[in-house]
Amino acid sequence: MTPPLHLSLAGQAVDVLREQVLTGVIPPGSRVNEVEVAQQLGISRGPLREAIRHLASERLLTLVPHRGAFVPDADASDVRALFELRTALECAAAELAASRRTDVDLVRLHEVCAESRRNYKAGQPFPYRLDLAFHQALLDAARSPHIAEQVRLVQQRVVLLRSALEDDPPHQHASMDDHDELVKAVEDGDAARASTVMRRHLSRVCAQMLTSLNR
Amino acid sequence: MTPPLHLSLAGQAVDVLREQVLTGVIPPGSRVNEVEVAQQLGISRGPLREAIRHLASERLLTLVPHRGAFVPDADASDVRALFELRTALECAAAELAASRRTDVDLVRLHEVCAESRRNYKAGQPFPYRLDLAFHQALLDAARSPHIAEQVRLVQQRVVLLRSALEDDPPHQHASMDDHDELVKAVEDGDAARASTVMRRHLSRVCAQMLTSLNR
DNA sequence: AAACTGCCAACTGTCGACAGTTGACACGTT
DNA sequence: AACGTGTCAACTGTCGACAGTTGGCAGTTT
Repeated sequence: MTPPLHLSLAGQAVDVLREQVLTGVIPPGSRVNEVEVAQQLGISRGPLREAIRHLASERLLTLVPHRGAFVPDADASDVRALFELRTALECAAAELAASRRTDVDLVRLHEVCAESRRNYKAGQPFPYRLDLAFHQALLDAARSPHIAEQVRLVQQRVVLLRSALEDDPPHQHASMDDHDELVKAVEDGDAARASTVMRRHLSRVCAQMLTSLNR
Repeated sequence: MTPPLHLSLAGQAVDVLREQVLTGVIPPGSRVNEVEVAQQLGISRGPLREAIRHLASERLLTLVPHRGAFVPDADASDVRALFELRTALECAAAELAASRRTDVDLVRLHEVCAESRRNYKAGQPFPYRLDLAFHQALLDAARSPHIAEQVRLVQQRVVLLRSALEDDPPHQHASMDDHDELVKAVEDGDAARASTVMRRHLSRVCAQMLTSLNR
């Protein structure tokens, strides 16, 4: 059936396009041809346009009048500016988490950290999936929906900039240490320390991304 | 001429609609009828839909599938959650401003504060315009475009919630004192203090909005 | 050969019309 | 009278077509 089965065509197009942009199927710098992609998705240009505008509002696409939508590509100064925003948001989230966390939040946080350690000791690289899970668990503990939403958007943009998923062992080890320390601070209800550790953690991640950009 | 003279029809519609939503021409809780508003603006539903989706991405409208777009109305818990986000962003901006401000930034900040004082002493209420100008000047000094952009969006949502523009003299006086103190901290390059003062300031503003909501 | 001019194809911006869904009202039932 | 059911108008979701703009290419000039 043509009618919205469970989600509007525009909504489905958003999901598909976002996936394709984030995974690099549509590479940075390239352009999104409306008629071509519309045919490809089996929908008309109307819903696709809405999807494109939506992704543009998430900064996953850049709109140029009369030229179309482009996938933005990384730039060192952009990375730094983006991480300023991310730091502001996640440090606040860390503080809130320290003062609002419940026992179930702590269980979840410990769980994610433990899985990361197990994974690492088994010789596996620290998957980005688990990093995301950790930050998500922290956001849940912060109980600030608006901050959580913004962090989600920023993280997406960070993913977009991750040209290559880095698996630098020393960096991963330090990240896991940061996570553990963060959990301790949250567990102790030490908001100031949680914020400080988060800031250091993100600063490390940012630096890592910058070096991987210069290669 | 029908062609985009200087901005697309959708872009113009965004500006007009945003104005109407923020000034209460379209009151909170009401619905935006696509055909009606389209005729009213002299455009077709296509560009208007794009405009509506755009404003929805700014959270100035709420989309309900198959029902349309609604102007969200205030809720005490929403206000608190929104101010958590605003606090996170503006405290970070205050810190950055303290470490990055130039002399011209300081001149501009003093200027705005002085105009507020003059205005106040002349018996005029503290206009929201000047409050915005102050926060804007601070953001300029912070030099973090992404944070500035997010603050702009959050401030818009705050305006949307301002059912009645409050002119409570004690509150206004306290706000101006906060601003002055903030400028001092920024001038001294004291990031920690700038952040603290900003937090206190926003907490005061938030409280003021909450009390004005319960009336 | 370099620069300028005029044309052209490709694409976006916009429109009007059709199809499907939603909420409400009227009617009938218990 | 309260409740459930069927119908309907209003509106959103979607589509295909037209109009206007953009960047590039060919041809010409200096």
